[in-house]
Amino acid sequence: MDAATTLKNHDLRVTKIRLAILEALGDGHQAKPYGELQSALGEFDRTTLYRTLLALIDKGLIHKALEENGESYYALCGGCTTHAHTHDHIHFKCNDCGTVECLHLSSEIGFTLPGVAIDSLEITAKGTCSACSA
Amino acid sequence: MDAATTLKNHDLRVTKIRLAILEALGDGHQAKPYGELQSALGEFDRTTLYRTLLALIDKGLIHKALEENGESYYALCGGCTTHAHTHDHIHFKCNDCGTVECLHLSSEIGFTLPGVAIDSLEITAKGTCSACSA
DNA sequence: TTTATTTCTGCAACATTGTTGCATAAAAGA
DNA sequence: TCTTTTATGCAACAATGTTGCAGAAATAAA
Repeated sequence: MDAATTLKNHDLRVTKIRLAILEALGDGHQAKPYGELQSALGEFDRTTLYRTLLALIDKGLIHKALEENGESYYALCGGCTTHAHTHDHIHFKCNDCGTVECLHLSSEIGFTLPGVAIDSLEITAKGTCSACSA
Repeated sequence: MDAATTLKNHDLRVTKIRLAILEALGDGHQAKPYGELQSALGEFDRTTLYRTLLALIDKGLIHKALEENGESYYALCGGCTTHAHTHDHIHFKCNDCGTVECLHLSSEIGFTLPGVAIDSLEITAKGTCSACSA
């Protein structure tokens, strides 16, 4: 499915910056920091970029993968809808090359905490990716 | 052990703002956002606050618990040293009252990811705390 | 207690991320 | 093509976080 159709399916108009963001986020399992997106999308206004990212998050097309050093990382969603983000993956950041990937877990992570009700879980692992350890 | 002694043990001079930060972070299992610290420590310069937080992190007295909406949360460390932060707890944020707590896990969380070497793990759970669900 | 040294603090200036209001431009439907 | 709705760009703003530098405070030594 092409990007334009994806946008329409998620109740979003097809515009230049939206197509450009989807293209910049690439094949989907890698999260890009805001700064990198801004560089890649230099022709667009910064404000528009922010608002577009919010719109794409709102409609379930992308998600904020992590926040680090005051910078947010964004990545494409898998099967999220307009109404609910459901992520069964964790985020892995390589300390060497800095890439952030969305990785699926083979087994579920489940644990309980005394007295609290857990709604959502965010897990960020850091280490060395396969490319950098080779 | 009082705060002044704690500072000395961690190779830090005893100053007003350092004592004030340690006091503001209270009993240690709760993380405070930067904004709250700034309000509580209004008599001190913002720059000094930032630099002091960095110094306390560097010497293993406090840690950055999480980063959310461009704001960092800080909490006292348990048994960290000048040279290594070792945290075996997760961070829990209550969606109702907004408090962030450092909670210890009864059982270890362990999993592997294909091809990558994991060095550290950050887990943030969100939900409803015991006080808010009562 | 006084002095000397080292470190910390406060101020000014700055960079970056992120937000809001408003007029104009572009997209979608008729 | 025309109309309506939504998106974009601009200006202005707020907040977090950083850096350089001079003066102040904390520690160590005399």
